[in-house]
Amino acid sequence: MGFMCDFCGDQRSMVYCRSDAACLCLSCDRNVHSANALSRRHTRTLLCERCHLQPSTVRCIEERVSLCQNCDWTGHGTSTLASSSHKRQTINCYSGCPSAAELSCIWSFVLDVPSVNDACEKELGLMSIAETDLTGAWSLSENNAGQRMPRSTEASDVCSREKSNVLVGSSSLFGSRPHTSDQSVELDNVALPKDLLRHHIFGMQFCCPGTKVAEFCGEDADLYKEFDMDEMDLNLENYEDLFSMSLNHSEEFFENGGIDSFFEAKGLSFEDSVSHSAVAAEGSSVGVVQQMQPAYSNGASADSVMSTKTEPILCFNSRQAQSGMSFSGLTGESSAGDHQDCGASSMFLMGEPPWCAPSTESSFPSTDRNSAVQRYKEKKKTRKFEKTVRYATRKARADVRRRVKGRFVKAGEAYDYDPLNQARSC
DNA sequence: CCTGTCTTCAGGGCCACAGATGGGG
DNA sequence: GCCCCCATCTGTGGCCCTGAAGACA
Repeated sequence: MGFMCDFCGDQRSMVYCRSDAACLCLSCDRNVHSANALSRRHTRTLLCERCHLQPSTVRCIEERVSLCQNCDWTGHGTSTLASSSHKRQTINCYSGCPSAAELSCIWSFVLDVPSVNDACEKELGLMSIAETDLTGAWSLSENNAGQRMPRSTEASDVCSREKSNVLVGSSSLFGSRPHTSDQSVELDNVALPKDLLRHHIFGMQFCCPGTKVAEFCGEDADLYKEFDMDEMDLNLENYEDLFSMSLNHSEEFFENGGIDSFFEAKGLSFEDSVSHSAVAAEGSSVGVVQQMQPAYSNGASADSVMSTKTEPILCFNSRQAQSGMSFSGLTGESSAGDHQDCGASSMFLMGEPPWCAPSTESSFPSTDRNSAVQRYKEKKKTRKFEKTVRYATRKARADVRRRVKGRFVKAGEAYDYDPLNQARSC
C-alpha cells in the first residue's frame, strides 16, 4: 500500500478496499470491483490523506482532509490542540460500482479534489438520471445522538447536512450507522439527490426475489444493475412469513399494534435501531411494491456493511413505520467488527470514538449523547437473543420434557420440573 | 491510587431422546 | 440401484457452575 494505486501503479490511490487490502485509484477500483458479484460486495472507503496507509473514517472540514482513526486521533485527539475543535464529518464506505455522480453524492467533498473529479468524469462518466417523484412516505432518521457526524456542519446548511446524513451514506441508508428513532427527518423537506435515492429504493427492490428491475426502473434499469443484489443469500427463514403482508393491510397492521406487536407475534426479536443502521425502505404511499421487503436485504450495495452472517432478526423502527412505513435499519447480531467495516459508526456502540475526547471540544451536545448511550444500554440489557430452531419437532419435545435441575430425565423417573404441569413429582 | 471483596453477567456443560445420517448387507 | 437394518450423531431447553468484569469499601 502506498501513495500509488496498488493495481496499476500509475495513478494516485484514492480508495482503500478492506477486502483486498489494497489502495486503488478510482478507475482501477471500478474495474476491479466490477468483475463479478462478489467483488462488487467489497466495501471501500477513501484512503487516509495523511498516512496513505489506512482507510479514512473521518473528514476534517476545516483542513479539508480525510483521515484514518489514527491520524485523526493524532491530529485532533488532544484537547490542548487548536485542531481538536475542528469540525469533522464521518466518512463511510460504499460498495458496488458507483458512478462519479454517486460518489460525489456519497462524499460531497470528493469533487473538491481535482484529480478525483477528473478521474470520475474521465473514467466513469456521468450518468443522466430522469427525475422521479419520490416525495411521500419516506423518512430517514437523523444521526444518532452519539454520532459526531454531520452535526458538525452548520445548522444553516440544512441541505448539505441532510445530504451528508443521508448520503454519506452507505452507512446512512445502507450502513451501520446507528440512529435514534425520535429524530426523524422527513425527506419532503430535504433536497436529496434523487438519483441516489433511487438507488436506495430500487437497490432494495432488486434484492427481492422475483422483482424485475425493469418494472421499476424502466430505461434506467441498467444504471441500477450494479446494485443488483440478487446473488445475496439472505437466508431469511421467516421471509415470507414476515413480509407476505400486503401493504394494503398496513393500516390494519398499525391499528393492531404496529411492528412491535408484529414482531412479538412472529417470535422474532426486535431491536431498537439505536444499535443498528439506518436502512430506508419504501413507504406505502410510494405505491410501487405490493409487499414489504426485508429491510436488511437492502444491504444491497451495502453488502458487506453487514458482513452478512445475519440472523433473521430485523430491526424496525416502529415510529417511523407508523409515520409512513419507513423501515429503518437492521441486522441481527451485528458485531462490532461489522460496524467497523463502515467506519466510525460502530464507535458509538463500542464506546468513545477516538476523536470524541471526553471533554467539550466536540460540537455535539453531550447530553444528547449521554441519553442516547443510556437508551442503547437499556435496550442492550433487555435485548433478546433469539436463536434459530432448526428442528421444531425437537423443540416441541424438549418443551414438554421433564427435568431435574434443568437436565432431562428418563421417562418415568423423578423430576422437579414439568413444563406441562409446572409441578414436581418429589 | 492500589488492593481485596462482593455482585453481576455471559457462556458453557449437562441431561434424555427423537430424528437425521451414514454404512453395511 | 433400491431397500432395510443398525449404530452413531445431532439438537432441543432449563438449570447450574465457572470465570470475567465491574462496583465498592
